[in-house]
Amino acid sequence: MVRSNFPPSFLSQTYKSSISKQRSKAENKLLAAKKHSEAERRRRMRINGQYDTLRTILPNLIKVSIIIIDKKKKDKASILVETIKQVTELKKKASKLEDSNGTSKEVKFPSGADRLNLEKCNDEEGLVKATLSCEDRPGLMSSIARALGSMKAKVVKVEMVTVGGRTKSVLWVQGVENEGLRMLKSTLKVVMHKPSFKMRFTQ
Amino acid sequence: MVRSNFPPSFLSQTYKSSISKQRSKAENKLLAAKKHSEAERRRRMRINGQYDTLRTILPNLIKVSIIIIDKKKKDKASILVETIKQVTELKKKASKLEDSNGTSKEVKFPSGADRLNLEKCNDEEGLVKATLSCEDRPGLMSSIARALGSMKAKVVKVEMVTVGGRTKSVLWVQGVENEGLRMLKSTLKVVMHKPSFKMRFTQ
DNA sequence: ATGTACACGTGACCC
DNA sequence: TGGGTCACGTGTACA
Repeated sequence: MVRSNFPPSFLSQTYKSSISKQRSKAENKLLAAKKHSEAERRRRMRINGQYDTLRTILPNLIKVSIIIIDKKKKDKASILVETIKQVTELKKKASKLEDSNGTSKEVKFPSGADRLNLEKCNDEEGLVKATLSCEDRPGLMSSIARALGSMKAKVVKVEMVTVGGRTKSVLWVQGVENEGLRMLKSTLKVVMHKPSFKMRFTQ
Repeated sequence: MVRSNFPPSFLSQTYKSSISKQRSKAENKLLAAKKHSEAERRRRMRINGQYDTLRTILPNLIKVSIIIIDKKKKDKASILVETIKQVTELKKKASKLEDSNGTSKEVKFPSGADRLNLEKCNDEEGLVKATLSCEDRPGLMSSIARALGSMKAKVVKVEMVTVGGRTKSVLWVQGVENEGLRMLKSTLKVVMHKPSFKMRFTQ
């Protein structure tokens, strides 16, 4: 360093700092610039990485020729517009499917063990969803229907699936209150296990 | 133009072109640069426009403060990652819903007019899908069940929805052949329109 | 002061 | 050759 040749006392503090500032200004600037450009480069890489995954996720963004698999990367803007299209499409599709089948997506398959479950639907007052899995038999559905008809309950919706000799039924019942709920449950329980010829209700 | 002062023949074609090249080089460069930068600017705007629509489409990308609706635009990279997440999520959701509800997505609402339609399911042999819309009444479900029970038909799956005093039922019936199909149809037709107390089958 | 994010113009590359 | 896209470094603003 050239400056060290001068006696320290010769230079005022302010002058020294001024010199040091002067001296470091150039290299500081350069260093800062380097840091800056590197940071920017990292940012760019981050973004471009996302573009790449987006490319892989979305269909028909990677053009595949017949012979050569040439991953002709598409335009960034095109990627975005394609993405937007896909998102809106999927959203529409999902919501459509979701409300077209209502709660029906939960209706899976009959349980191996006999089950009976009642639960209130929180989205509508006085609506109860009854799920029951049991052995299938001729007239089961009829029995259930008659049992429900004997009560003031009104069946609004029902889904039932039979597979491998067992059935799972899901009934949405309207107009059952606290006492009626217990009654409904016991009634269904009886229906589930008694042979149909024992059920003789009049409607 | 200065060049027009010289007699045309005085300047060789190559020299002329050289001069013109020389002269236009500076301004040509500038003009080209301007064009270039403008084009680049347009490109940037296009991309950013897509980012904006992406922002509006995706939820929770526009932060809303309690008092002020400050549309703090999120980081580009974050937009992309959020988009990617959404896309994958929606895709999973859509496909899951799609194969979970099988044919159930077709079950809409009861028709205003009474309808009865039978059709064979092409995906499984001997499986018939019966769709009927009619006035709702107590015991309708029971009647249908008994009517089907009186035949050799086996109900594999049923979906029913009641709204506004009308019901639509879709029954998947197994084990009905050509003759049985007509019988099934007429039976259901009867069930649809006759009051329940007229149906007195034994199972 | 330090980092982070964006827009800009420019050189390079490819149809 | 020009029109399009990209990566890069830089200037600038905001926290």
